[in-house]
Amino acid sequence: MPSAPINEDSHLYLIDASAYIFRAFHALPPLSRASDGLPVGAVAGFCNMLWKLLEELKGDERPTHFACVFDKGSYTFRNDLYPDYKANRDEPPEDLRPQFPLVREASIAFACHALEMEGFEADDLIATYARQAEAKGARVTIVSSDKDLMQLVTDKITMLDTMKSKHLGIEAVYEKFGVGPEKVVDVQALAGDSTDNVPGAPGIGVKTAATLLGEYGTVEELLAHAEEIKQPKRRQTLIDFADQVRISKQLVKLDDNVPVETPLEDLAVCDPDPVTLIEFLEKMEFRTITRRVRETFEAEGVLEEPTQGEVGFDKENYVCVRDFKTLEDWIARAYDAGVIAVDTETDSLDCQLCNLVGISIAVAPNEACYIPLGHIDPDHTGGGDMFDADPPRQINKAEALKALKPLLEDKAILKVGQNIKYDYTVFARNGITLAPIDDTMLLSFALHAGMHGHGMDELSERYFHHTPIPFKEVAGTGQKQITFDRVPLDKATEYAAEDADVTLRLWQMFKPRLHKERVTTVYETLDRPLIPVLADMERHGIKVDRDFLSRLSSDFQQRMAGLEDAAYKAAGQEFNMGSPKQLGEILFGEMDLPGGKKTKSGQWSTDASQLEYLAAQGHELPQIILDWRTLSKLRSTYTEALQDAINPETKRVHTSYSMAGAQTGRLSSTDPNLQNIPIRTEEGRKIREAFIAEEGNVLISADYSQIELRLLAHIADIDALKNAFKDGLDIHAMTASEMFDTPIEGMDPMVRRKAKAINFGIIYGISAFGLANQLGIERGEASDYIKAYFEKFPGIRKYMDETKAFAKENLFVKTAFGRKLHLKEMGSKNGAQRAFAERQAINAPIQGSAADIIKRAMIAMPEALAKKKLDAKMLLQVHDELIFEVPESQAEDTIKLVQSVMQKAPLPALQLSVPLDVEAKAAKTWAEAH
DNA sequence: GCGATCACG
DNA sequence: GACGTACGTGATCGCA
Repeated sequence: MPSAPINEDSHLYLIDASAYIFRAFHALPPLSRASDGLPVGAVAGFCNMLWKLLEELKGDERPTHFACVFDKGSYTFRNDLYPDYKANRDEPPEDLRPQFPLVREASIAFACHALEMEGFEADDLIATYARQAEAKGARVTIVSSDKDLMQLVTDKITMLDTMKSKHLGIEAVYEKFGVGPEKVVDVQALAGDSTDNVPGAPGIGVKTAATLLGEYGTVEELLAHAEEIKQPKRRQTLIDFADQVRISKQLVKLDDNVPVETPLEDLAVCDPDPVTLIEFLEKMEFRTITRRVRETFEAEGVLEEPTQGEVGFDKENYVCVRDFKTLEDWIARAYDAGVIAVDTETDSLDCQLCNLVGISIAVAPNEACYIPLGHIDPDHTGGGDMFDADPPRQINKAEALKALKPLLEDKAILKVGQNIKYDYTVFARNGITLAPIDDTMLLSFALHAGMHGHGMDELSERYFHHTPIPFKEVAGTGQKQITFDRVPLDKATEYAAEDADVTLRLWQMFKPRLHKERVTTVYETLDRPLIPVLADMERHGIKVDRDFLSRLSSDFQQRMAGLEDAAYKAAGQEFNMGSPKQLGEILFGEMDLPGGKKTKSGQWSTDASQLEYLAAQGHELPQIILDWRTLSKLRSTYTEALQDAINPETKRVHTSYSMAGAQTGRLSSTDPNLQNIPIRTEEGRKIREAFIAEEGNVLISADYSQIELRLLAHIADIDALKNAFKDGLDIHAMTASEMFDTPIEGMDPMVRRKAKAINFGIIYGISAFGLANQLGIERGEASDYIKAYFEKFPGIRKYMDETKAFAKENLFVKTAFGRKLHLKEMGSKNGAQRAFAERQAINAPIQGSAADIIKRAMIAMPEALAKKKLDAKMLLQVHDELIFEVPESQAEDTIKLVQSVMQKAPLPALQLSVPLDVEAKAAKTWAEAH
């Protein structure tokens, strides 16, 4: 959630959304969605209003903070004061009711914060935020024409009636009420309000009220002097209805002190995401506004325009291939095309377990087919009873694969896929080595990292304005979801052939752009060649000792039970130890412990730093919770989950690496994540003992030592650091020695620790706050350290300034091997967003270059091992570490080779001015090898 | 589906 | 002078 400070330069816009909806519903002609008749008139009005407003506000008037405010529930504190408050209101009309949630959806699609709070009207929230902003000197515009809000108007706070395009200030208030904003509530208290059922004093209207207040100032004063009033009728009314007037004043007076949950700063404006917004508008079937919004985004260059001469999608053209003759036709067409898109359909997301269900192939836009191979009851005649089904009328899987294999392995035919590592693995498990290949997901990643996601649906939407059939539309969702082998063939064909079609079109669009964007080398030498390497690692998997994990799990379980008893005793009650909410209430509510800190959602923070603070003061419960949490984490995430991850067929654990997940070009690991296996604590390290080598083999772990700091030394060209690495010095001690002017010999470990934190901080785009947090010191002290560091290493500051300047100018940064990360927020007006982008700009080239280097090592590794006739298999990558499994007799030779390949990985593309050091060790378990 | 928490580099 | 912040990830849990 973006956040920005509020000051004199800020301008907050608050949209009175609930009032708008009612007004739009009655003022605008009814409108219903063409496809299903859902009434959407008020939603359309709301979207139009919001869009027009946002367009008008571009340029100097651009708000810095923006929110839509809604009523929630119908019961507020005013009903306690006066049960008849708003009692005259009818239920909202039938046609309006379904539109409320849609309007909330709309405001989210427009990236507007939607605010609401039980027990308060939208007006109270508006009052609270408006006053808060005003107190900080900001300007406020309330978008509403509701006269009840006029009491808020000041020289800083104005109102905007969008339907009449009128700005309302203090003058308008005088016009309407005959008094200034500060007396509006008094007028309303006397005159009453029939729409809200505020009684007021009978017979007194706005005019009279204004006259009376001109004389007496306030309602209280007036009532106190009611006896003096000359007109007998008016005098009597005021005496008789004094209490009613007092209550009325309370009813109309807005509460500007609501305990709001979202801090004002968090209402910072945020540009709507073009794709999300257009998706919503299309779903609503708002033709005109969708077109207008799209044209604006295209003109601004944030949404891709459709290429000229593009062919529309026509799924009628897709073919279901169910006989061998037709299959041969398609194979011939594929050879003619030279480039084809391929997609496999399976019965599971896990490519190590799944069965091949069908294959789709596209040879040109709209020219695509689906070849069902493993569908149950393809004619959908069995009514769910497989025994009654007709014999499946689909080509025999083995025969089809035999016919396809030459095509799929033909050097002259390029096979394009979206996330093709998945399909590569499926084919590999069916005896086919897919080659040569291209991956549209990775093409998009090389071209657009940081600009948008790289999933097929998103890319199709963004580049073709075409929404592919959602998977859940063919397979259903939740409990009722079916596997793809049960999808009827007509639907399966539409879905699968379309995926191949879209993929081919994406390839046609992206491939020529590589060169223009100067990312050809990144894609061709780092990403594409890594696909088969990773696929092989994933498929090989790593052996895990299930019994060992199971024993560890029971041990943890027993100790957790003990801690639970102790915790209940300390707390004086039973509670759910896994619930931060319950824990917070006990610690800071009932036990009233000190130092309670907020979280974003307003709950007590109970994270480790808070609990450690309390434990240090000698409180018992926090320490118990800390210990319990450690065990609970280890058990649920590791000892239990890892057992479940063992593949029943291979008896090994197969992770899946994502190549387009991390913005910097790092890999990430999922299902299970094997890149975050514990090591930092004694307890957690035990889990690594469960990762073992096959009988007669050992595991080898080889890791780059300090690779990111070495890259910093190289990229920023710092002689002192480079020499330290060349001389094999302890880099943190060396930094400390320079900064604090003390000898390395006999150095206080605390001093070295500080220097180490600073070294890491530099890589992260340092701030005094972050460093202070890390070291548990005052911000001033941290600030002094940073100053001392930059004085000793002025080259680092120069590098940081230059990198930020480059990023600001180009809106991207590059790694040493040319990988780009786009940072569109570098130009953001929002200070916090921009600062974040600046830190990314510092960090990404370093983290990304390290990722490039280990990728190069991984790509070179299989061939280097084969050349030395070593049987080592690369199993895992953990950012700066590679894990291998190798026959015990080859361990020594493998270590030497692996070290050499890793050290030389940057060559010949890049000659680093610092040496790369690789530490490697062989052992029976990962715990010992590391 | 999301926030809080915590595991790793 | 005030503001909000360390960089990059994924899994699990409680809770709405």
